[in-house]
Amino acid sequence: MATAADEIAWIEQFKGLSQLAPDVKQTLTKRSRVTRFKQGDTVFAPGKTPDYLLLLLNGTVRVQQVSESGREVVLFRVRGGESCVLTTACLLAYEDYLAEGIAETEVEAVAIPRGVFDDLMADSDDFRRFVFHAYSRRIAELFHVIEDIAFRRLDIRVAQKVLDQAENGVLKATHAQLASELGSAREVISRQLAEFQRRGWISLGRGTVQIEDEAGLRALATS
Amino acid sequence: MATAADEIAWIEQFKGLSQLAPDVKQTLTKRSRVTRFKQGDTVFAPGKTPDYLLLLLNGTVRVQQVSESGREVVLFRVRGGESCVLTTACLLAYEDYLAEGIAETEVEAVAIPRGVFDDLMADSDDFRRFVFHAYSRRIAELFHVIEDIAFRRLDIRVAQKVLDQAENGVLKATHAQLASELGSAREVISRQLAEFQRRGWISLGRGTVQIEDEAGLRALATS
DNA sequence: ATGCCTATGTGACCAAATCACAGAATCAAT
DNA sequence: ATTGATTCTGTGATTTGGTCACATAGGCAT
Repeated sequence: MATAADEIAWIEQFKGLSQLAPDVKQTLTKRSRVTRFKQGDTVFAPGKTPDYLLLLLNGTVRVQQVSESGREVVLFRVRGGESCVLTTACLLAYEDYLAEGIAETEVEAVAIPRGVFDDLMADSDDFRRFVFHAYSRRIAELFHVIEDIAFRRLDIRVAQKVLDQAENGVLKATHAQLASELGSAREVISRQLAEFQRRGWISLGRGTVQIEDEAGLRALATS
Repeated sequence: MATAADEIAWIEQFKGLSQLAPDVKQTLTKRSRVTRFKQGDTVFAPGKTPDYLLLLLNGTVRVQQVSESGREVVLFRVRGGESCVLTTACLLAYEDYLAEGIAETEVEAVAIPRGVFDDLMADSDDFRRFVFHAYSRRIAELFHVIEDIAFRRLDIRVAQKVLDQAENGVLKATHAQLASELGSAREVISRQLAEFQRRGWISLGRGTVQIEDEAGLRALATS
């Protein structure tokens, strides 16, 4: 898949980087390297604090928090392409957090050493904006997660999730996965979905949710 | 309280800033100004997106989220002195968030225009580190809030809160305030506190919680 | 006193999480 | 194809937490 050309051209994918001065671009491409993760790989986790910063090129990394009791909440996802700084180093530099990053798909990323990152921040307005934008986005997403968990009814959130994640009216996910997306418990999700099925909005299979009445779901989701 | 000397010397309060080159320092002091907020003032809120950045000198700003139904969660506090960038501009630049900042005490802050902030980020390693540290701290705090709300039992959190916030064994706060600190509801907190009182751990008064058996509380808090 | 406002107490009810299982579906290996 | 192992789903019982609708009580101003 990856050719030598890819290794040079990745920088053009980022609006914030493509206008850099040629010499800066060159240090950047020379001193960083493209790494890959397989689906399911742990990109970062409590304990290991990497000293580089990742820019995602392709794929999705799910960032989640795990409780002692084993329950999970998905905090946000980082996707390749747009605003996609995986703020491992910076983010995790601070005390004992409890979040891990899992590659949800095949992932391609550029690993930028700490020092190069610093230089970039110093040299490029665009890069700074880029990074801050990413940070702000993360914080906004965390705000959203808190609002959801603290304030919103679960049935509504389940309905929204099903609508959001479904492709062509089908959602491929286990109840346990949905529970972790929503910071809830598996049994609770099972019961919610069973209720939706009773109402004729969906039909259930092992690992799949088939939407039968989108309007019904949507009416709940937006109430 | 504030003298002309204060206006010049504030910059020395910040480890990250005191080593700046003299000329940078000068632009900074010249192009920023010290503002004050009275206790209870709204420092920032949804809707108004200020185009300056605040560095807190003294006082405390409480950042909280409010739901449509009126329930609140305290997300974190920003305090003067140490890592204290009130990331209004950057943070709030992003889409529709729902957080507001309230001055909990008299607050003194330096308002830095967006452009000066950019220059500083470009010119000073220390300032960059300073800002990133603040960001990381916020994100870590938000992680912590999520963990608490999603995973921890409320009785434990109430006990911790009482222990944390009490001064000389007394906590001055209404049940409603505690509920908002913990993202819960007033009645629930009232009942928890009543239970603690039955167990002889605390005694209650209007607006106050008096700790009677710290060991008892602590045993619950750390379990 | 008389209100008025804020803080707290309480019962009934609902929503969600937890616990402890049972039963199905799927897959690998024999 | 049968056997096990594993993963996914269903379900009742119980507990915890949130919501609603009030009642009561303390402080404060007039």
